Amino acid sequence: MAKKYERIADDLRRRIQANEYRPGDQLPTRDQLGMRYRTSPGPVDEALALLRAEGLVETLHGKGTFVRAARRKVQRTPDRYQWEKDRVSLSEDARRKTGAVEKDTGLEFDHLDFHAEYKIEPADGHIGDVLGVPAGAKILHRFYRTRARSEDAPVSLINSYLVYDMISANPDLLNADNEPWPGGTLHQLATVGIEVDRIIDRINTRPPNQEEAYELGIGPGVAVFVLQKTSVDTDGRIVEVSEVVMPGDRTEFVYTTQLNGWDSK
Amino acid sequence: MAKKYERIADDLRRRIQANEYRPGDQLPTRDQLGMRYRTSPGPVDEALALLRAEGLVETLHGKGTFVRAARRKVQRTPDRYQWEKDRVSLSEDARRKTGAVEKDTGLEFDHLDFHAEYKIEPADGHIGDVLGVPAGAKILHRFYRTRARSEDAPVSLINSYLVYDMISANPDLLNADNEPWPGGTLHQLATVGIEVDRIIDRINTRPPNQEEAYELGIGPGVAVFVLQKTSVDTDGRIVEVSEVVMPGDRTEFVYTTQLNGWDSK
DNA sequence: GAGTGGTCTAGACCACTGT
DNA sequence: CAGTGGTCTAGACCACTCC
Repeated sequence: MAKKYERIADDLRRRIQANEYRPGDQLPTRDQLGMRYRTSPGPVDEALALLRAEGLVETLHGKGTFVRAARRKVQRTPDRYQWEKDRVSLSEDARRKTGAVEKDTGLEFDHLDFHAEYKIEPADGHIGDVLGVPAGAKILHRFYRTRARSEDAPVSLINSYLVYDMISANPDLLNADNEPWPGGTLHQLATVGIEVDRIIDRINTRPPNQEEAYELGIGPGVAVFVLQKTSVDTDGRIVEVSEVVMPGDRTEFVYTTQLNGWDSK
Repeated sequence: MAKKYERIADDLRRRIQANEYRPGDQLPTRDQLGMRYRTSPGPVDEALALLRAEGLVETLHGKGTFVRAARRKVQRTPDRYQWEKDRVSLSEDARRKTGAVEKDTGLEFDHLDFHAEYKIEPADGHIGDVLGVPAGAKILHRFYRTRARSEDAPVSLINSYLVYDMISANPDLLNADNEPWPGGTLHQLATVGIEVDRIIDRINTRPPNQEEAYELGIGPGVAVFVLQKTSVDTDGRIVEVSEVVMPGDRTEFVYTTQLNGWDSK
């Protein structure tokens, strides 16, 4: 016999796909499911945990478990990097008009909650390594959180690290009150003469910690993407590293690789 | 008070990171942990499930739970695509020498288990959509599994879809016995005059199904990456779509974006 | 307050591994 | 066989939401 919690999960999954339960509908309560499948709460909970990890349902404590609307995934492509760089040379007004987050989500700025914190701290081993500076070097550590005010829109948590000595020439860059900075990090770096030449994306996946699960509005079983973004300037120096945490069930990365033709060789 | 299973997980995580338990060591048994933390089996199991999802430990049924060696992640970059395309024009001997899998893993071919299955079938809705053909169109569906024979090396499961009419001119392409084909899919397509112009990678993450967890040697809590790779030829036709499933705890994607200079505009 | 899910207890039995 | 983890039982109490 198959495991009970898998049979329950399979049955509920089938019913959801057959539209017996529609997006927004509440599933039967734990006790009702326990009756239906003749089992104790344990297997029911485990089955629902599976469906949550798949992003099929979402549970609101004290309210119930609901079928999630198949949510369009937010696509993240590296096109945004060139787009951001091109914006650097625009007027402040033009830069202010729309930010990178709006470009991703299609949401207006008014519907976004934006939060930024700055801290100056010594590099720990890990950050020192990825920034290419010795541990203990002075680092500007910036933390960003964007949250959409409307119901289930995307969120991301960003930790960004800059080498203090590279950017301290412009004191405005050290003050979180200047966020959101029109034109973003690429423009901030431009104010101290840094031109970013290439950006390296490293993509990993792992389970969220408790805070991430809360902030991103996902269950503890839903994996997150961690994008480590390294910006290298025209002199080959690493000028920024940021770690972006995104919900795995609402995010898709898209990269296009253009190949050289057979003739062109 | 924090949740009990989290306190257990945190404590064990701390002890592992402090090297109290070293890679390969067996953790105390469930009963012993139950004694140590004065709890019933439930919370202990849940704590270990967390650590498994993080890739920190691995459990062998009937044997015990062991600290996993911090495994070097396999990096996957799109450089391989140009490398594969360049190999198409080499001699069969040169192509035979090393395949793409070996390039990724650094392992010799002798240490890899390779398995291929071919099936000709009508496109279902999903595959028809991504291939850009009507549902029901004749499709060559190929399934590949590569498994490293040595202890904990990487594995991937690949489903590849080709439009039958595009490749049937070369009957060798319809026979799984010709796998592994020296030079891979790009060379196979070249034999029927198809030149791939660009490749689009779409990266998602989700929990594994039972079969994937077994084949990839991961617990059900470890997320997998799903890479959907779309190959477009020089005429703009979609010529292949493949879905590659890789273990999330042993894989890292790396993409570099070169930006246009400020001058060059 | 009643209704919901989240966590835990203290067992039990089963499946798998080694001897 | 004994030792391990996997699953389940039948409760219990707590935290949260809504009325």
